[in-house]
Amino acid sequence: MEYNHIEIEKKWQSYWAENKIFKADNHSDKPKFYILDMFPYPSGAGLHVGHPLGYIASDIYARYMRHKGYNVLHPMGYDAFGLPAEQYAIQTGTHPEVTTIKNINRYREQLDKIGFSFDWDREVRTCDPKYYKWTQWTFLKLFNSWYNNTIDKADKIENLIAEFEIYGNKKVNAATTCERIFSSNEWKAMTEKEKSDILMEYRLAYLAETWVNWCPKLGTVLANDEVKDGLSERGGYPVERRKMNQWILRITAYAQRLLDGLETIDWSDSVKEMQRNWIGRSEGASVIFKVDGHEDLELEVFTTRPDTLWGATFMVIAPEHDYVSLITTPEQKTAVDEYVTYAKNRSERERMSEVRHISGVFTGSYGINPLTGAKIPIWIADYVLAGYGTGAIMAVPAHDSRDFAFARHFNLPIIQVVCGNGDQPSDPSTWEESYDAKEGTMVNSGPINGMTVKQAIRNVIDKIEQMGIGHGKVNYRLRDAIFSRQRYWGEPFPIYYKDGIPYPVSEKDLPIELPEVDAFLPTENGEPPLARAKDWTYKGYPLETNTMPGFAGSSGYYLRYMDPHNDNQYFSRQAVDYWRNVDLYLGGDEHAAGHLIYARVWNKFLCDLGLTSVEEPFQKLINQGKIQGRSSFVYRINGTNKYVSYNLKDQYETTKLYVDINIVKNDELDIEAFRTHNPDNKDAEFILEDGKYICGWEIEKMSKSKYNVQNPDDLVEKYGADTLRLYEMFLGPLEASKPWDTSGIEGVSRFLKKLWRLYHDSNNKFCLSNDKPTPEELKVLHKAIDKVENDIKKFSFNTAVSTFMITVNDLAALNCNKREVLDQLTVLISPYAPHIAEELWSLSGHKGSVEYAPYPIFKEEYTREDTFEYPVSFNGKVRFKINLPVNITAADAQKAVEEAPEAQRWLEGKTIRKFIFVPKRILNVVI
RNA sequence: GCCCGAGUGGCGGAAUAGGUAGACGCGACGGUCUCAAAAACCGUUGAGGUAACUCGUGCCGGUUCGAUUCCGGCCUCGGGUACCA
Repeated sequence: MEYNHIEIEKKWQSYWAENKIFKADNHSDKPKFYILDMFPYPSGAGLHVGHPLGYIASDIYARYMRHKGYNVLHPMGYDAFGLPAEQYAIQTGTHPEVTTIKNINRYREQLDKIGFSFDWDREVRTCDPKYYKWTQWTFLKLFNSWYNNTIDKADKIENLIAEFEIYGNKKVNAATTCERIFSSNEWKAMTEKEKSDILMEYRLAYLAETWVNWCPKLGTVLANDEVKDGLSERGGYPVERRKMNQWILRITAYAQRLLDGLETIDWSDSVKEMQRNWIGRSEGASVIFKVDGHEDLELEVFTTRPDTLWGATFMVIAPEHDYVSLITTPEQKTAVDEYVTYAKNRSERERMSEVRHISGVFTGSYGINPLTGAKIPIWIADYVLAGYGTGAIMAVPAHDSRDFAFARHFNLPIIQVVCGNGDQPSDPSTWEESYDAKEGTMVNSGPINGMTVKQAIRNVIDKIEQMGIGHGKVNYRLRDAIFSRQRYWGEPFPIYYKDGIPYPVSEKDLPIELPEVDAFLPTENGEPPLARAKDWTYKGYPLETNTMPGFAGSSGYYLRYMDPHNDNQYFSRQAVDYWRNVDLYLGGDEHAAGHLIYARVWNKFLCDLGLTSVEEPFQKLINQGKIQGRSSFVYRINGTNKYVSYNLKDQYETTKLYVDINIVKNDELDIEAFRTHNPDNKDAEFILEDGKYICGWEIEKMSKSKYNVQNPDDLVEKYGADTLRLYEMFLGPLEASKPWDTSGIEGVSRFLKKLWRLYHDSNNKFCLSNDKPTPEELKVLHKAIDKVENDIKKFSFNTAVSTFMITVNDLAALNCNKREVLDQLTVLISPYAPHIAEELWSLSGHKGSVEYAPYPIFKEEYTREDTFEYPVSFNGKVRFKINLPVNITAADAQKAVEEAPEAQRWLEGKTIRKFIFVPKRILNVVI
């Protein structure tokens, strides 16, 4: 036995744990570096090879930064509230906490084997009352805050009340849905309930009615994802849109700051772009249309194109719009009711993805264009969403593609009001598509004819503001975040109800712990599971029975790591002043919009309260890709117990069957294992090709039922943690999604053995030379130092592993086992393969861990070259190579090329039109 | 539908700044060592062609002396789409 990974890894893992090598100190003179992974949800299937991908990358970076002299905070914890444990509880009666803790322990065991440098003393779990105390605490702060637009910050609700007491709300500039203006006397005269209702419209955590997908049979609300064709995915029961009272976070108050903050952080352009689109800022105007025959009704629409008001030929309101029942005429009632029912059964997702299927129905009523006085029909259609803008639009078919398609489908008039630059107005009935560009000149628009689009927008906004029928408005696509879930396994709200009015629980009574229930299902009358709890009260009053969503606990966990054992505060001033924010955050890009928006709002809010030091929680973000499964298949000839190899299967009628990837190696089936694996296969026969049974394969999601889940334990046992770490990095670029395939792992394993053998003789005895390295050896070493450090800075770990392989090959070829080379190589490699690095470091006589050894410094003089082989290309076609000094000038290079024998025959009788010289690159000659 | 990505040999992938396409690894083939095997080591390996050379980075087009890289239009796949985590 040569390189014994089992012994080495066990030895160093216990050394790290016993000596608390990775403990981060809140008091240090060193510069800090906070590197964080998105914490996992501990699922029942255990850790699979996809999880460690990001953790290995962050671990490499954390260890690198320790070598670089930073005080590194690198914690890990668990996002432990979630649906799967609750579903399992519903099915089996096992308390979600039991399942969750069991899964956490399993995760921990698996994580430990891979040799991560986490500071486990700082572990957090979102389901731990000591942790969710602070989630509830933050909720109370949100409940007791409003957004003051004047100071552009969250402000205490007491300040708002004080303002109401003195001036009423007329001078208040807040993020609010409250449209009512009241005086201080009116405020004082209000009942407790009225005051509470008014304040709800200002609070950052508020209670309001929203549309949800309700499944009466299951008694729960469903995600859009869980609704297919109007039926619940689970059970196939009917689902309908229904209004429900829910807790909501007023994150839209932060929309502009979320946009502005993107400029200050180091995230990829694509994620920033996704966030910008998610926030969806659009400038336009809110315009009020009267409804013909309903003098009391004002139908407010938002449009980004107020300039096109003269081209509005109809209006569309969402099927859920409050006015539907008010304006539908008796003749249209049947059709409208039918349509509303139809739309009710479709989730927003379905409605958005089926825009090609145009549907809608006329209400029978007409809106009055406030500028032209024209009467235009009001339709209902599901392409208008209740949740965006005002749920009503003015349709300008000539200049909006969806309106255009709708108008064509229902034969509604189309009026051109914008004419492209240099074009003549034309008959829209001949158009194939609408003219959506915000460029051109106004036509058919009365007083604004001849204006540019830009001028017209300004002009119309001024006009409607003067007339009091609308105003310029910035609209965001971002919606307030619904914060209620009708589930058991989540944080209870610290809210109780007295006379139907919600009140906050006193801070000193936190946490409000999850109660025991007899079942994890909704009650018979559709109340959430917490309604089953005995004595679910506070001071004798009923407590809120909803729980918080998954993102509650994950929105501020990075702050708790800074000071995880503090029972008096979320985190101490000292801790947050020292650690400030996360320097490097790693996680999947599936969180680009959701989690990363919520966490940013959470942090900004705490920053407004003066609790955190920096507005943006995550300075740099890296998204690692997903690891997909690679399923293997065997092909059974129908009606037999005979299996035919992949390339011969077309000659037979076969059935494709999943086969466990653990008995397939490089697509070759282990026939013996196949026979013993399942008694049914004991007598299986095989039709082989070249003496082998070759399996088919497909890239799919990793899942138990596809027999393609690779958990890391088996690989760690077989090849060692260092091999797994290197291999996962070697698999491809960190940010790319890639299928898991173990066929290359041998190569990495060979590399480590080769490294080991470089410093061990044939008897596995450590041998090291104290001689000075030769210039050639130093060149190999320093090329590696240069390349690997550049790769680490670019998070290009796959190429770094390639460099290690090349380096060790080169050193082996030179027979180099010099101490000076080993010591530097050990430090260089230790972030990637820490166990073998520790072992070699200790063998070469060092005391203590390699972890804090200074990182090797690249010296260019060892790698500098005198000459360089320049490829020369004539007209981009003929090529040859020419050896020239590195520091050559363009003129000398041209001369050397002209004189080169290879060039002579190409240059004969021709002149050089262009000579392109790029130092240390190709020389290009155009003749 | 909308938003964000990605498509390069048999496979995973490499290619500072637009400059020798295919580094490194796997697999395959050939060889050394061995009684044999394993391990290890050496060589070949994009396609076509004896060769000079030609063709090749999802498809079509453009810019350029030169495009995997930049621009326009598609196709396919992956992620997100607000209650999966």
